[in-house]
Amino acid sequence: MLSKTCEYGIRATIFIALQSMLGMRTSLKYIAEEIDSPEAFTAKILQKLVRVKIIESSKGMNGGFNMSMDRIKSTTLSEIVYAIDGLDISNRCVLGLSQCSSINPCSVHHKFKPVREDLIALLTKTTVEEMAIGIKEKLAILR
Amino acid sequence: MLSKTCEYGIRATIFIALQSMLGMRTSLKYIAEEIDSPEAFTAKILQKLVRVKIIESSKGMNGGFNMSMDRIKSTTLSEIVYAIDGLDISNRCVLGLSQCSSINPCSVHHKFKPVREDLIALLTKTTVEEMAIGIKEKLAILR
DNA sequence: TTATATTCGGACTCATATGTCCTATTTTTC
DNA sequence: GAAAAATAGGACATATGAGTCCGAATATAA
Repeated sequence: MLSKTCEYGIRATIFIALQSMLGMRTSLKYIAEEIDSPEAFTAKILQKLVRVKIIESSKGMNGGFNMSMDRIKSTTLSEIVYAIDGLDISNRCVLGLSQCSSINPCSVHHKFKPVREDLIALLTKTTVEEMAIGIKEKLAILR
Repeated sequence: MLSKTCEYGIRATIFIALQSMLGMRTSLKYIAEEIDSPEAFTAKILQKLVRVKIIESSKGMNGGFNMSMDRIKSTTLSEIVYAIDGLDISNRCVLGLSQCSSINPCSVHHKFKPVREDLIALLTKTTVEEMAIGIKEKLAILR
């Protein structure tokens, strides 16, 4: 469904949001520990999320990653997924046909359409804030 | 969503079913041409589908692949997907957490559950026959 | 200003998915 | 029985995803 890179990216973002909600900046090392991900690899993913401005970073002592309350509220799961995995999850034909479309459908196109629409709705409507709150209230896990 | 291997496998199965419905056995070469897939790679995939008895093969002149009417009617998309890609599509946590479950959910587990259930329902309810008929009646494409 | 703690970014390694090639085996036809 | 046409299967090759390493840049604190 999602690449591992994307899974790590989402988990890291949720954790950064959580810490930011407590007014804290978080170091890569701590993030990797808390979400149980390889540190150096996570660094690469966070770089990408910084470039698309989903999260912010600062170098040097007491540096680390953080997220503005604005971003926490406005950023959706879809933005993270698209930034890391691209648009395939929304666009790619289930059978891999490049020409597949509503007027030129593959054998499962119409059946699959509502499922895909629900998936896209889920991605575009779920905010980072929502996901972070689940963790904060200990209703959900992050590792 | 699905691996390319799986996409080729499904398309090949649909085409073999179509030909079988016309009483014909189909060669690898023809299959690969018709579904626009790499021939040698498709051979590997078909081997796997033969082993799990979704399709049948026969060697020698006039050999090739075919599918019994029984199989065409009873085989579902899920069987092909599970045979090639395994159970990840039904089981893997969206955020990649090995411990994620209903009682120990990740941040999107509950939201994602109905979408996943719809997806699984689609896979387990769509038969090869259905998919083949779409092609036969020229309501759907295969390449 | 120097030591230290941090991110940045390029080059590299490793694993897995994707794809190819060649020979063996089987079956049919002549 | 020999030739031809097909699948089977192992070994190999290539591309992509996943992950590591290390030096450079930057910021803070003593």
